[in-house]
Amino acid sequence: MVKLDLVDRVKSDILKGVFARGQTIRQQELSERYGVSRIPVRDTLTQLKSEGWLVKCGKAGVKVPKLDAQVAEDLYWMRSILEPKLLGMSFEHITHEQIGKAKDVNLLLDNEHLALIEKGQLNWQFHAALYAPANRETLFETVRRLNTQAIQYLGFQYGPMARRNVSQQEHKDMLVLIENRQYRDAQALLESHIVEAGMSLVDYLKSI
Amino acid sequence: MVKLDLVDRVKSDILKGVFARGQTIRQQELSERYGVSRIPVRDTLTQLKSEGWLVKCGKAGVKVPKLDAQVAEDLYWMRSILEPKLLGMSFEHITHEQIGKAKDVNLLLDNEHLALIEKGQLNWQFHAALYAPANRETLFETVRRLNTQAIQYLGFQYGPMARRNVSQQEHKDMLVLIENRQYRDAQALLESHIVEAGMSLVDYLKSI
DNA sequence: CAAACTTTTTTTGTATACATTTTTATTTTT
DNA sequence: AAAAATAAAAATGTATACAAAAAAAGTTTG
Repeated sequence: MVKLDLVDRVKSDILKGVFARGQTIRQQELSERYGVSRIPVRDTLTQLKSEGWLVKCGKAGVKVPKLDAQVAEDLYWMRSILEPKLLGMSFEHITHEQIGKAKDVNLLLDNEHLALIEKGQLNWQFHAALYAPANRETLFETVRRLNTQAIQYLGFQYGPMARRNVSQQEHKDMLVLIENRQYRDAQALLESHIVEAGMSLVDYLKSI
Repeated sequence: MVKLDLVDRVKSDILKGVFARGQTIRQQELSERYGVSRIPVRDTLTQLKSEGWLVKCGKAGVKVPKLDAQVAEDLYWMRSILEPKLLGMSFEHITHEQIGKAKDVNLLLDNEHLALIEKGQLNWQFHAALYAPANRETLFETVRRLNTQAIQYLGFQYGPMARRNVSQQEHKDMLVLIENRQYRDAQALLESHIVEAGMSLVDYLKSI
């Protein structure tokens, strides 16, 4: 078990519902809960705000944002444009070892006992393994940010929406296409992988 | 004169060359220069790192990143995709007053005596005024981040590249198209506005 | 009773001091 | 002399204490 930093612990607790969505969070509250002073708490809050896991709430204080169909729509639309492009840039450099790395990560996702936050992080690691060979710092960083923010919505996809098995299989199919150098097809699959996940998520959010 | 916060003061000093690109920056150095303790300095550094104005440098310390053609290429490519989309979402809501606001901001850009950081901020305010009516928090925030990061490269555009007048005129043309409800044309102009600024910037960076 | 003002309480922001980590310089060993 | 190990210095990370600002509660006034 790796030692989670404060940022990940707060994210994990948000996903667990320890902090209700819409609730405002006080520095002292986190300070006491995690047994640290307010200084590292403040650093953590700054980071979580910049990643969309918390939002400013008036002049003082932050709150946990409500999950929102429009936010999800924007996140998945941007992902559907940026990630196929990044994957395209990756093709010319990606090695068998790097593909193997993605395969390994995807296998870890079969584990039934993962916490939501771990599923989210593994899911991103899978995509990151495919994008890293492109060596495009800035595009990669933007994509990382979008994926990280989207983890907030994973509760639905692994819960009421049950997209998990579909997603896992699409990952495997994509790896086969990449190994066979069917690049166009891999890009198309990635795009539909994202578009469809986004559409069903948005539909679900609008329905509740 | 508005009171600049620490983040803006550091950005301004980076643009002025007070901190050379590639140089590592120490917390205490900033603490002494700006006359505050290391606590607010740390907050500032966290924010500047998340905005691409500073990058981590080993396990301890941050440095001012070198300006880089590939970073510029990524920033402008993403902008050229995301901003026309966002403008398109804005059309159905934008009012004459909001267009007037953009016009006012663009006029301020005529001032010859602006510091680089101010030009950068005004330039973003112009674009932001056009995008805000769309009311797409998440897409807007990503675009804001890209624009804010791109300000680092403005020194070239107002200096050796002298794209300023072109840019100003394109802004004015775009406002006319929007007022006349020639939405497709406005979108197309915005895209080429960004693509061409990006291309000349990238070419310049590759040439030096 | 509602609106505006004042006081109190809470919360955030910052300085100082200390602990921990990282880096650099020095010494030791082969 | 080069590499490894050790010691010193510097830098970052964090706790405590206090100052400033914001929110909440209470009071006054129309």
